[in-house]
Amino acid sequence: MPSSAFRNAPDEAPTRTAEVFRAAAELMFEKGYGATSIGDIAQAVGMTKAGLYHHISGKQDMLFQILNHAIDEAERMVTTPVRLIDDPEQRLRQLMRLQIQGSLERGLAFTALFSEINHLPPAQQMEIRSRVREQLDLIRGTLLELADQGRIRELDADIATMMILNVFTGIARWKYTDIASDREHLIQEAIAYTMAAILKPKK
Amino acid sequence: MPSSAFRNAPDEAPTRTAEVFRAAAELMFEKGYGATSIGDIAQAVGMTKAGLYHHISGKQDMLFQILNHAIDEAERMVTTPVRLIDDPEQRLRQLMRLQIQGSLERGLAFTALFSEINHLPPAQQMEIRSRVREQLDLIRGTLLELADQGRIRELDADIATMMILNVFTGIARWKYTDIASDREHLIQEAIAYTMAAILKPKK
DNA sequence: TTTAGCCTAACGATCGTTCGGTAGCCTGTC
DNA sequence: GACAGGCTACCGAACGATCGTTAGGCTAAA
Repeated sequence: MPSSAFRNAPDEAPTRTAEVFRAAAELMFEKGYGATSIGDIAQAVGMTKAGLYHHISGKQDMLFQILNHAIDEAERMVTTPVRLIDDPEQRLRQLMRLQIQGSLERGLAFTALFSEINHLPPAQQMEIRSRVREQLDLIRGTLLELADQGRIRELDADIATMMILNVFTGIARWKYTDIASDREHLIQEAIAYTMAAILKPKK
Repeated sequence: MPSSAFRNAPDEAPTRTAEVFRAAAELMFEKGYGATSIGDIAQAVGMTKAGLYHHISGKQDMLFQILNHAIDEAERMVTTPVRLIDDPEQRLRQLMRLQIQGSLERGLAFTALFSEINHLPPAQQMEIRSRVREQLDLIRGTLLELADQGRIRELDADIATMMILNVFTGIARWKYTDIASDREHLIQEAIAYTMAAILKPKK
C-alpha cells in the first residue's frame, strides 16, 4: 500500500488502490461509516473482502485516510488559492463558491464525513480536528477582517463562522436532491444569502 | 408495550418504557443509529438486552417511534403555537426560537436524527418524510407570505427554507460544544443572522 | 393465579480481520 | 528462448467477536 492511498501519477489511469478508497468514500458518504461494511466496499469495486485487505490496512484507517485526503483536496482547491485574494469580501465569496462546487462535483466530502470523526481513536480525532480548525480560522479571520473594516453588521464571529460552515455540510447532504440540480443557481443563492446575512445593508 | 411508548400520564413519574426510549434517543443522537447497539441502550437503563425486549419490539421500530415522537413534540411545542401568530416575520422569529430552544433543552432531536431515516424500511421512510414536509411547508409558506408583502429580498424560497432548516440541524450538532453554552445568545444571534439574510434592508 | 418485569442462555447472522494459497507478470540467468 | 524465482493482486475459507433477537424461567406484586 502506497503512503498516500489516493495519489497516482498525474494524468494517469487511477490506481486500483485509489479506486478502492474512492468507492469507500462514496459509500461512507451515502450510508455512513457504521452502515458501510467492508463487504459493501469490496463488492463496489468487484473484489472479495480478503482481496480488499491487499489495498487497505483496516476499516478505521480507511476513514482516517479518506478524511485526510479530503482535507488535502480542500486545501489545494479552496484554502490555498483563496488566501491570495486581498479583499475579504471577495475572498469569502470565492471560498464559498469553490467549497460548494467542490463538494457537489468532486469528492471533497470532508464536510459531510466530518461527522463520522468519532469513529476514530482519540489521537487521530485530534489530528483531523486541528487540520479542520485551520480552515475554520480562514473563515473566521476573514470575518474579523471585514469587521475591522466596518463592513459587517454587529454579529458573533464564532457563530457566523459555524453558520457558514453549516451551509457547506447542508449542501453536501442535498447532493442528490433536485435542489442541487442547478448548481450555479444554488451557489449564487447560497452566497447571496450569506452575504446578506453578514454584510451591512447597502442602502 | 403501550401504543405510544413515550406517553405517560401527565405529571407522573416517567414510565420505565419511556425511560428506555428516551435513553435510546439520546444514544442514537450522540453516536448514530448504526453505532448504537441494543446492549448499549440496555446498559444505559440498567437492564440486559433480553430485558429490553419487554419494552420494545425491535431496533428499527424503536427508531421509527423515536422519530415520530420527536415530530409529535415539534408539532405540539413549535408548529401548532406558532401557526397562531399573524405577522409572518414574528411567526418565523418565534418558530426559530422555539425550535432551537427545544433542540437544545429537550429531546426534540428529530432534526438531528432525521439523517438516520434511511435505516427504516421505505414505507416508514415515506411516512416520516411526509410528516416532516408539513413542517417544512410552514417555513416555506411563511417565506412566501413575506414575499407577497414585499418584505424580503429577492431569493429562492426553497433554498432559503433549506438554509433555515440547516440552522436547526447544525445547532443540534453543537449541543455539547461551548458555542451552545449561552443559549439565549445563540438563539438571538441565529435569529438575527437569518433575518438579515432574508429581510429587505431597513435603511 | 395471573401478570408485569426482568433474567440467563443461546440462536443465527453478520461483522472486521487473518491465513494460506494461486494465477499471472516481471526480471534476471543460463 | 527457457526457466527459476519473486512479486503483485487477488481468492476461498475460516476466525472470534458482536450483533439483533428469541425461548424459557424466575420473582414479586396484584
